[in-house]
Amino acid sequence: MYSYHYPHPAVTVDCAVFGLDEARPASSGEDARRDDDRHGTTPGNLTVLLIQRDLEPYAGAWALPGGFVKIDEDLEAAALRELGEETGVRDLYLEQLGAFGAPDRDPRERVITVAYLAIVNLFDHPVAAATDARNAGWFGVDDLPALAFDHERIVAAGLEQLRATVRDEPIVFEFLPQEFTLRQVQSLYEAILGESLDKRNFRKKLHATSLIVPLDEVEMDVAHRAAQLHRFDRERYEALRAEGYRWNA
Amino acid sequence: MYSYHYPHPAVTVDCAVFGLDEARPASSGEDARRDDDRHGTTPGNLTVLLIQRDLEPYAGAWALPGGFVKIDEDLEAAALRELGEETGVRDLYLEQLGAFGAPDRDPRERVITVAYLAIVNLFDHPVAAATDARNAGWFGVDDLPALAFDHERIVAAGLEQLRATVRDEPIVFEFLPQEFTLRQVQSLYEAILGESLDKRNFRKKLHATSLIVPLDEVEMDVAHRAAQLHRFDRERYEALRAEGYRWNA
DNA sequence: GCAAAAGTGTTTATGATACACCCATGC
DNA sequence: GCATGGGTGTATCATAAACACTTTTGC
Repeated sequence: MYSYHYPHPAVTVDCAVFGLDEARPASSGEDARRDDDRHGTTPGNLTVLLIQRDLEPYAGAWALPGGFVKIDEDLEAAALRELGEETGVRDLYLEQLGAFGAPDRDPRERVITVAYLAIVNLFDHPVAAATDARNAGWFGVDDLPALAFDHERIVAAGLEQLRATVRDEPIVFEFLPQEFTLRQVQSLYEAILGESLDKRNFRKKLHATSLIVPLDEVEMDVAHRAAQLHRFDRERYEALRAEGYRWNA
Repeated sequence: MYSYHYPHPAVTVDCAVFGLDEARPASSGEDARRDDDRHGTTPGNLTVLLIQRDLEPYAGAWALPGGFVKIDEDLEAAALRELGEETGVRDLYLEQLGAFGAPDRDPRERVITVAYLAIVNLFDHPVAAATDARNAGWFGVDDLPALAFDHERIVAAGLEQLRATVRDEPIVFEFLPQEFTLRQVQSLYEAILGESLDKRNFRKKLHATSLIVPLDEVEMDVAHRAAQLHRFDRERYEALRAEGYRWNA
């Protein structure tokens, strides 16, 4: 038992992990109705990683991965640890979202949680396997089940921060595999911002940054002209940002 | 005594309260050297509200106002309460900055703090009076003493968020009295952004928002032509933001 | 009358938007 | 040969930036 002169809240971390559910390049058919006036975009869907709780409270409900912070553990380390334990996801982009601490957000005791925004690419981390007994899975952000605690609010805050961050930092590339097509980048922006973008203008802006380098390869196994592959020039980006760089896409 | 099966950290709130130390309009002389090539700006100085600690650890050191969160108290309520108790400042703009929780940031025990960014105008809250025995005072952001704990990092994060927020929200008016001159608004932007702005372009943009209404009054007791007073049209702002408004000044 | 800050428009440059056709590939 | 998405440029519009003189007031 651990005793204190004053009551102490418990502190947890929770991770809103976003990924991109890429429409598989090969399967062109499936439910391809309203294709008439689409501006030529195959949208990927933005998804969130959830786990199914097997303990009370909210046993059986879906929730963000997370858990209690150890007493000598850094907050970010705790977030990474819990995420790894519960979903097997490691090596990802992480950014603090903020603290959520409404007095009644957990029925057991006062629990203050520090939420993190995380981004993975589903290519390096294909459909996360839960190393834990619980179920884990990806859900489209527009199609979430009811969530435990105040996790819906945390997801909403995560989405908002994602949208805000995407406007001045090229974090989108955290979603993508090392080699990607410009089409994928555009679909990703469209999925995050929730609006469709002009293909030519988008590519113009992308190229203007000089952060995207074309490779001598093209995508494969597509039923149409293959797209050029590109990679993100991380070194150049680091160099530019060191001297105060603004992205603004 | 309060006992738990697992160790619990303590949770505090800290407030980075920013104010504007207006160069008093009347006193034109005092140390007016390098006035030659100034673009015609009398800069106000951005300041932070600090209290002097009278208890260990860091007794005698300056620190951000803050303290422990009560077990059933909302985080924001705790921030407001501590701020009122320690500095007498109430009724202000408050926004969460984030959680700071390095394991060794407090020598006593594990303490995770939730930091808030706050803005006051020094006209309605003139040089905060500490209702507590401790000392409280305003310090220029470029001229801070050594701070207790990791409060320097919190101030830095606050400044950064202030700069970021000012770009899309007209929160600057939280710094100003109800009636102000355009000159004051510009000085404030200059103080926050740390760069000098073009007078004509700045006023053009201000007027374009239609959020500033001129009054039939001018400032008084100045040794030169008196400036028109204006007020911020809060109703119009609320109406505009309700339908998705972007400020971007 | 002079010092000190208030007030006021136009021109130029830059970035954002709108827009339509040909090309390569797989079937 | 046709369906599917890949790839490309220009003209227009809107916003940002640069820039200097006259006006009012107190002393």
